[in-house]
Amino acid sequence: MGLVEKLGVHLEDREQLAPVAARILAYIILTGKKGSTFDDMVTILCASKSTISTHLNHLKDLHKIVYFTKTGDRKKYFIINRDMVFHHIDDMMQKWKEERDIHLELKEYKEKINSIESENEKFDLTFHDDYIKFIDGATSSVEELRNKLTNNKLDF
Amino acid sequence: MGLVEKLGVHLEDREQLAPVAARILAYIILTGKKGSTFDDMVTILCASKSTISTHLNHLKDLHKIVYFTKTGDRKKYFIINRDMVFHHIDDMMQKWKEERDIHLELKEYKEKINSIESENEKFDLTFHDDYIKFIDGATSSVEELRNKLTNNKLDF
DNA sequence: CTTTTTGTTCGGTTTGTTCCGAACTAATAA
DNA sequence: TTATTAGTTCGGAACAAACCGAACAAAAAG
Repeated sequence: MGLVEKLGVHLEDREQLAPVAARILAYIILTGKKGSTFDDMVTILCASKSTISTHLNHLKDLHKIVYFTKTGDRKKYFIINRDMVFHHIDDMMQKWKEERDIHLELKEYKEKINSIESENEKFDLTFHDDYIKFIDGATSSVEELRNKLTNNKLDF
Repeated sequence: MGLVEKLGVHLEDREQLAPVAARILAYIILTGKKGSTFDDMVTILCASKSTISTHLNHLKDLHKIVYFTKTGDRKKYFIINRDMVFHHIDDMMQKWKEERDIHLELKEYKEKINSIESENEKFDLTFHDDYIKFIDGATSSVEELRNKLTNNKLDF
């Protein structure tokens, strides 16, 4: 399926995954509710058992996928974690928070240097102010959206 | 300077740069208006001329840095591109747009499958709807901030 | 108890990235 | 003209990531 490859390439870049890991996730997404098994992926993705095993566990550790089981069936049926959107949003906000902290530290350092530097070589701090303002705005708007999505989710 | 290393590690992850490329950018950021020269970086970052040359050109291609010159001086003085914030925002919006397109394509595919699939194994499309709603909201709020920053910039 | 199913773990190969040194270029200086 | 400055380009070494196969484990089936 070409869509697995296309989505795979996208996920490889977006989620920073190894090629096969990205294809696994793509395949699981496109298989949906009925779930994908270990063997399905070995055959369909043409990868070794060890590769599938490793990446499947990795994706599980990252909370990207979960699995369900069937009584009297030893197979695991992998499906995407429905909270992935929220994890994605939370990761994004965490990164923004880290970036904000770095900018604050840089600004602090530059202010210290500025106090002993000649006038025309002083650091321009508006850069950091702009950036922090941008992050604050982006964070709050995304957080608002997160809440909105949480409420929608409770509805059904 | 420890801050170069700390910022370097951050940029390595954030901007997807090679270790030395990230340190170059960090050093240029922390040097500020007076600019950093090729030789400065070779000595201070303890890297070979070839490495510095390659990464410097790469960073220039990515529009992360620019340089100014001084009359009667062959050296180039590298400083960060003041439009970096805007490039960053634009890249972010571009990525969101791509993601949005992928979700639309997935939704289309799933709708086609749903029309021939048994009731209890139909794809749940709310996932994509939520995601698209999230991206639309995030995009518009970030775009708003971009405009606000543009106006601030014109003020000074 | 042996075989099959459903995986996991380990060692090694392949592939790709990052960096360096040496040789080169183009411009200025002596 | 020769030397120095300020870089670029190329080939390869060193390292890291991704993947595979073979051997192993644990549970169920025969």
